[in-house]
Amino acid sequence: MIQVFKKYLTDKIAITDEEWAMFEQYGMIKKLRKHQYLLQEGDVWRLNAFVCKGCLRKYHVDDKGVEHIVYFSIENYWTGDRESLLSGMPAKSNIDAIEDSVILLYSIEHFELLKSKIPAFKDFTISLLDRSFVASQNRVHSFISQTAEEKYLDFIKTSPQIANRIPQHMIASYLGISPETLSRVRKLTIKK
Amino acid sequence: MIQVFKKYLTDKIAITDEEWAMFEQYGMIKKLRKHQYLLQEGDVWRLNAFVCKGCLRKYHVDDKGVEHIVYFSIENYWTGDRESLLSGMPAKSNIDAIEDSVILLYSIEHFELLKSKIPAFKDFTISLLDRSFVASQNRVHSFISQTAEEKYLDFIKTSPQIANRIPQHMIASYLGISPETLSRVRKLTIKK
DNA sequence: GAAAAAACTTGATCTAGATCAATGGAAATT
DNA sequence: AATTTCCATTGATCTAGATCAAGTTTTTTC
Repeated sequence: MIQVFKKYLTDKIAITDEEWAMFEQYGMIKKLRKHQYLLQEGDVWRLNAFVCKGCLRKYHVDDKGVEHIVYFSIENYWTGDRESLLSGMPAKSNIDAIEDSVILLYSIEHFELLKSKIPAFKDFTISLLDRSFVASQNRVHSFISQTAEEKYLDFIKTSPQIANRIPQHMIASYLGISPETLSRVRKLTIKK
Repeated sequence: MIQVFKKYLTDKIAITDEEWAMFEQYGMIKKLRKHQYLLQEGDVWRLNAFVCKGCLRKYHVDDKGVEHIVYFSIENYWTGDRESLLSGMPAKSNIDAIEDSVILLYSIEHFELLKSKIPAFKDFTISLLDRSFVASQNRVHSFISQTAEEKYLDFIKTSPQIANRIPQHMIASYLGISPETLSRVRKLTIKK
């Protein structure tokens, strides 16, 4: 299963056999059953997690007990709680598996070691962060300026591989609209 | 005016005199009058901009001609259009001065040079990006889960130094609510 | 493969916040 | 100092989307 990560990595940067050996040595494979938690609110997150197989969601629970999904991750995506990682404080979010999944984990210490020993990998993580930041800003912009319908159409257009495998009410939660509204939006847009 | 940047930098990382000389050599000071653009939609952004003095806003204009503010920057903040910088494509956003301002500019080439010659500075920019990403994610979360009132109270609590110097209708735009709603929200919350 | 649990749809009603419109006050601009 | 432009407030009305409530279909589980 770590082969998924090897392919991902070698598609992006040139890696020697010795360097790959380090990734193999430090990586920990974790299997998650559907509904199982990778991270629970209140725990401190100290890892970097690469999804080899499956699908996970990251969500917050508000005062009224409502879940708000902030991120989905499928094969070749990273997940985790950066805020907890950086601050060392307990996470305010939960991450659980939507499907049976296989995750590759690196402790923060091993991950730092890999970055320091392999400059190309360090640069890669920076460019990943750069693109994540731009994506997050675009998402903010979509919330400021788009209607429910626009947000939905945008989502299925830009993330069809995610949209096609998760339950509809989770898409609604991710878009910040009610499941009923999403159902009605879809009925209208299919006809168009 | 570049002294503002020197203080900012030396508060954060240790810098030799020779290193500081490079920052002085490559930095370009630009003065902006109120309402003057730093970046206009359609231009390619190829800089990093540090605000020495004043206040700027970054905003998008939608199909209906409505402005949506996505970011404010005051003294000791950075600004720019990362999406255009990374992609090389024309910017979809505008940045202009809300007050007469003084900006310190580094071309992308000089900025890369500084990062490669001064590892501590490179690490600093990574940590800055890390924190910007977390802030952006928290803003997404606030749009998914908060009411107009909650967003406003949060904003004046976490960014009082910004909230106190910009016109109210710009706060409304930043929060994704109408100026009238913000006026009403304030009337209610002051009484409480 | 039957029963139970989730997930989706549809209708009726409600509401937070938008939009429209008018007024008064504060800042720029001359 | 006068005039114009911009800003904030307030009231009246409207609407996108939420909430509540069934009913139906799909998926899990035993």
